[in-house]
Amino acid sequence: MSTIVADGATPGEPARLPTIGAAPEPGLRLRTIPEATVARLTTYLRVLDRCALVGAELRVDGTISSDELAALVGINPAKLRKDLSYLGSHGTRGVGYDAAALRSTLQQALGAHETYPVAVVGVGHLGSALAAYPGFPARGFPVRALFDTDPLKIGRPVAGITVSDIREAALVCRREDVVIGVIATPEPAAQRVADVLVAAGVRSILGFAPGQLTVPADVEVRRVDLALELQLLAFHEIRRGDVAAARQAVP
Amino acid sequence: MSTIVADGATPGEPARLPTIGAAPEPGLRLRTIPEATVARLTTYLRVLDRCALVGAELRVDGTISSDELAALVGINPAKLRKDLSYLGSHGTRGVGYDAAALRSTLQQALGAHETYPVAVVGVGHLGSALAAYPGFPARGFPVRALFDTDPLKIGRPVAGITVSDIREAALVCRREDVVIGVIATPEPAAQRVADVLVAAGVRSILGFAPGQLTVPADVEVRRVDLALELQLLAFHEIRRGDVAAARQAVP
DNA sequence: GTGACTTTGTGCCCGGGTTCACAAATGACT
DNA sequence: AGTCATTTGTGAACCCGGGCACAAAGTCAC
Repeated sequence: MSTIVADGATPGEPARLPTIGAAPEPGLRLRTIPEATVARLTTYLRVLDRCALVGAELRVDGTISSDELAALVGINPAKLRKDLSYLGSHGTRGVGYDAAALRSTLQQALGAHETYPVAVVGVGHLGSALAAYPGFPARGFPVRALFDTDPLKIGRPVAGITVSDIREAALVCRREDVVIGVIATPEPAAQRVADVLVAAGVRSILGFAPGQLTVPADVEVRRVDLALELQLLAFHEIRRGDVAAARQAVP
Repeated sequence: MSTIVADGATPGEPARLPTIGAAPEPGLRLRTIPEATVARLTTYLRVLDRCALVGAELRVDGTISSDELAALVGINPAKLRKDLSYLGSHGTRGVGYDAAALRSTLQQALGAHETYPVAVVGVGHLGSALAAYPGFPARGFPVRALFDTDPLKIGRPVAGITVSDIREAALVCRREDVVIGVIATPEPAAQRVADVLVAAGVRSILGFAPGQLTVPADVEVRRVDLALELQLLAFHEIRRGDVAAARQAVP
């Protein structure tokens, strides 16, 4: 089994996702969509959802132009049109996009109509917060399993879910149809947990522990490094201070 | 005051950070470092820290080659060398980098020797977890203030810090020298909180709420959308299934 | 039906990041 | 002292995503 090193969600790295076009008939035409585009597509869908809910923000005939939608999302209209063109989605020229049809297209392309059960490993502060995070079930990601190694936590309910022993991961994950695993453990345990999740059949992992994870090639890993985000902000802070100092030194 | 729309941490967007080179003398030579490089520099520093702690992984004379360090962090050696070259850091050819000197250079360039007090707004599950997250103080980001609007939470201690009324943000942030604000509120309140933080003098914001934030141009915003990460993993899952189906259909 | 206007879809260029490959420099060994 | 192996630093090519601008296409008015 060949293994690769997960590179995490470092920005700027090439990442393309081949996928089937959203054609009604199974035409088998695979397309390749940039990951950045996929990220924006979810934003478009979110905004359209809100429009459909509120009912406002779109015209009486239910259409919306790329300029209007782009303004709502806060991005370039051309970028939006190009993003949408990846789906082969056809708006009507001179009019715009049918909001309902576009919403349906996006939902299908992003798999937003399905639910993807999630397991969280590590029921510490962060794991508990993730288990209770309302944004997950709201977007189709119900947390169906919690795992830990602490005997004091195993068996107790957290956010309505009973914590299971990590050793039962394979069993529980299969029972709950877990598709995505979230690692919220301290760093030293992360690799072991990843191995366990992979062995349990989970092929998509979201990790919060810094450091690299080694997984089989067919397992997708994304990393969120919270401290790194602060570090990047701090670097901006330094830059700002230095620029200010430089300006002051040489007026 | 001109305002811009924060684009969040969407990958692939142009982002450069001018900064001062790590020269000992204040030579005033500003360099521009890609954000992706800054992110990796922190990784190098972390690995070097661990090496210094464990003592292993590097040669007896305290040097380490770019190939060795690159293997440790799991990236391309050439990329590592180019990243390091942004700092004007000089290793010795034929030998490698002096680990201690490199560590010191990275620490200074990244401001890792300083501490940046953080305020967390929104003391829900996520905010509480962030307040107790050990990775923050460990990397120089102590959480010094917590804010909320809920009278039941204000005045109570969470993770050792007394929750303050968001209306006292300006006062508390100044008292605690808060440099970075973290928004962990529900989405509808995010923009209001951002405005409050900006008014309180905070110019670096990390937001966990989806949706755009409008802030003055001199305020740096990064966004972490946890549900989006799962969505991207789910998209991979779809792709995988589609590819499998396509393979099966056309052997 | 025809013309004018609106909006989509996309070819093209550009800027930035990654990678390769090689010259320069340094230390070791004879 | 000279030669060679090793490793850094970097110029240049490549690749990818973003933005512009325009042709195609469709609608509305008359």
